[in-house]
Amino acid sequence: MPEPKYRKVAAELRELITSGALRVGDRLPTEPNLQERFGVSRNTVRDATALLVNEGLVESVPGRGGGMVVRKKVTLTFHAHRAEMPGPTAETDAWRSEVEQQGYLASQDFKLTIEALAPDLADRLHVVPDSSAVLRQCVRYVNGEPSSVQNTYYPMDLANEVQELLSPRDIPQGTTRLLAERGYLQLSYYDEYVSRMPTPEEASLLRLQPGTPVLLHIRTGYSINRPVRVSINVFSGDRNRVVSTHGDPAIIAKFLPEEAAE
Amino acid sequence: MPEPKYRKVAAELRELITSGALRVGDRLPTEPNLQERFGVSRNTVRDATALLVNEGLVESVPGRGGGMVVRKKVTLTFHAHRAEMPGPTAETDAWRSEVEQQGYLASQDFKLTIEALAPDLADRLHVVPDSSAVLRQCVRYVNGEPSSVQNTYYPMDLANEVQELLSPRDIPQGTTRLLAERGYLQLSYYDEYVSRMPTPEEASLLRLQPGTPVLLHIRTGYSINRPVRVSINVFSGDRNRVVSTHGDPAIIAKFLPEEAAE
DNA sequence: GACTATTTGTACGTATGTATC
DNA sequence: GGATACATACGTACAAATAGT
Repeated sequence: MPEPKYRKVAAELRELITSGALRVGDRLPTEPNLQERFGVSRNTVRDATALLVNEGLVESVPGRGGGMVVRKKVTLTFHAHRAEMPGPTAETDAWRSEVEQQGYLASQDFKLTIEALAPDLADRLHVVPDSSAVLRQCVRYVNGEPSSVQNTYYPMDLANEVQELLSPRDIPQGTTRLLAERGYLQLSYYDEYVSRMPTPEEASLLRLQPGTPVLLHIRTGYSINRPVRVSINVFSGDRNRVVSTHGDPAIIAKFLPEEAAE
Repeated sequence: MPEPKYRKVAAELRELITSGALRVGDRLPTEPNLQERFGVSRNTVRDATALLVNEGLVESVPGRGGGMVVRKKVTLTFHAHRAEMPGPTAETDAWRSEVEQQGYLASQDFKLTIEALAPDLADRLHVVPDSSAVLRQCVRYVNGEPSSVQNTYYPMDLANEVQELLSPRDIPQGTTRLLAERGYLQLSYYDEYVSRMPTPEEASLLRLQPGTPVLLHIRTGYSINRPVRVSINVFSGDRNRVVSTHGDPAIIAKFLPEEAAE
């Protein structure tokens, strides 16, 4: 069997979506309908739609008015270069103003814990594994829907020096500015980007549909003489894009892409 | 049925992997084995392993010595800030030297075509949709395995001025340097990062296992007065990580994370 | 609120095919 | 070839979620 039936069915349905015959929000034909149209069993139809679900093209909505619905694409843009830079822009929270500027409603859940650092995080902060760190976690919601999680780790000795980092509330002027005031101006940073499938915890926290990867943005921030923090942003892949600019902002602004989907 | 059987089976198997009881390259118990251990049917076992496959945790290896094998994590690091900067570093091809520096074997397949620009690409290049562009495509292999694809688009008028861009071969000094020599020094760029599931074309080109997302790095390069090109890098998510630095490179180098997995 | 129809989800059984050792 | 492992494909039954009456 060179080309399995369920793949043929999936290919035809995929074509309907990519060609534009079915648009975002439209429903695929129902399972009994597809059984008849392709002359295959229900399980085979389900194997086909499962493929599309795992490709992130459709999601299932159970119940009578439901079905397999074509999913929408990326909407929110996160500007990595605007975040955390101690400039006049970073008034309260860089993320919040980003979101509101794009016309959405922003809200966050904040949580503070003390954690033992995993080896890879300890490596980034240049401390020994298992040493303590302050974890300031933000779960971020756009229009009430969870959109991303930010976990920022500060080495314990730094938190002892800058006690406000232990405050279990939002820091009004922002942590970057706070640290700058205390002599830890974040002059440089190291950004890493990774794409992977979510852990079950991430999937439930961000309410991710099957077939949705996450985009990780890991930023290690340095003052003049030490790593100051490492910040892990976990973005729901279907709703977020991260952008960053280099060079002369004026030139870029003049030709800034606006539509931008891909 | 609050917690379906297949999810329970998947959860136990996942725990074996994340806890370290099963390591990269190890095999899960076989299907008949799991049927007996959990007292479920074969189809239920398969529903469970399908979940893990789509989470990118395991892949199936057919045949007798095969089975469901625990997959490995990210290895190759792509330095976005080193690529395409007209400095002493960018001798021949930035990517090739990156890979070889990390101890792997690099090779690429190059292809040149003329394309009509899709709206989102035209937008980035600040030309009207459907206008022509030169597409220089590189399929990149690490140790013989496909790892990423780079599609770089140049506006047609630019290619007419810099005819070497139409050469269907690698450009020895690199396109960035070539353009710089002709008065199009790329001073600024706009980077976008997106995580999504691959299209079937990408999956077959990069030989992606099910459950593997891709990481898109879209770079729009600007000279002093115009967009010069847009470059779309499609990375296999399970094998690549993109990094970028800002600020003083010397400070970062002093504390550079090396292990770094996540 | 109760009931019904529709649609997807879970779970089982069975048979046969394909790939690899 | 034979044994082992996953892949495809069919059938069946009942459960759960949702929309409309």
